Amino acid sequence: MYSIGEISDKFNLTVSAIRYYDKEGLFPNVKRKNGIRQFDDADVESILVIECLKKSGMQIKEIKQFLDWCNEGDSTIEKRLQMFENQKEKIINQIDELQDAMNLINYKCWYYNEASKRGTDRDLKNININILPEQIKELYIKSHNIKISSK
Amino acid sequence: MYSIGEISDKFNLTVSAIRYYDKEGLFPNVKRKNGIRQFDDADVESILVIECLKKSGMQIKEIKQFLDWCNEGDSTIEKRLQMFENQKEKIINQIDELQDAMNLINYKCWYYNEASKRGTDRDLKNININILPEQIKELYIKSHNIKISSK
DNA sequence: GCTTGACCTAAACTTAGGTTTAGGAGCTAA
DNA sequence: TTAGCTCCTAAACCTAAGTTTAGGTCAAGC
Repeated sequence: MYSIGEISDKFNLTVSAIRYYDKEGLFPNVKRKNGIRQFDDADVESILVIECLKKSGMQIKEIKQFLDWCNEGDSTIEKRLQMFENQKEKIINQIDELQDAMNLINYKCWYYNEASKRGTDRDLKNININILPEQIKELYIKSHNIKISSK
Repeated sequence: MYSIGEISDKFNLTVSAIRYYDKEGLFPNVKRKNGIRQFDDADVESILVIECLKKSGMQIKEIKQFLDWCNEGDSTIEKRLQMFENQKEKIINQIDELQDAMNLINYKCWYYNEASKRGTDRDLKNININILPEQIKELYIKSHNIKISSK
């Protein structure tokens, strides 16, 4: 059994945030003794899942839906499966977006490194991309072309 | 020259969102004709950068800071370089977090697929992880152990 | 016996990133 | 000439995910 303070330390969440999650229905089965919350291993497992789903961009409400389905029993297994399949898709898309962002950032890192060496970016601003090193040229094209030309 | 509506279509942003960005100072140099905004290629390049930095989780205020530095000229090159280096780190961390989330999600997908086949997750709830297929066992350990034991 | 610290609730407040609304201008096609 | 677009501003409104505040209980240690 863990107090709210212990859970707070263990998961690096504020006590208020945990109370807020409880208020939003994320611990429908948490026990109490004299009004004081007592988290058990099942609750810890819940928090693990909650944290993971949060990291993957899921909202509190959707997470609550999942936990409600868990409490409803076997009749909701398909829904839960579907939810995780969808979330998997979303994570893949998010990683793709971050990769795209990374291409532009990497180009900018090269650009400002170059500018830093020269003390100015005067001659870099309108540089002909064909004279860039092949690797940098590729980053430039990936981060500039794809999005504009796909319209 | 592009109207706000054209930019909206091109980047799949609402007209109000673009006006909001302008209000927040993200287009310090946008031209106007009879009060109507006229975006040029430099503005389009800005929006490309804005979209990318937003996707990577940067706030509007920070993006504005960057654009302000651009307008200040060569004296801020080091700051801009540093900003992109930092943002690169942040993207790497975000991808790592998503990978962690993916491990748990993949485990859950296996779990609910199995439950779906059986029609219940009764016997899965307290399964001994050692009898899981090696691949699934690994996912389980990655998504459960690392975070708890690292405390 | 009193203070300190961990716990509790309810309700107000905060912040970011927009959206919505209200009111108005200017072009154009029927 | 009037309806329908696209544009404009200012200001109010919205939502999620907490945080903060105010007021209170209870046990432990000095």
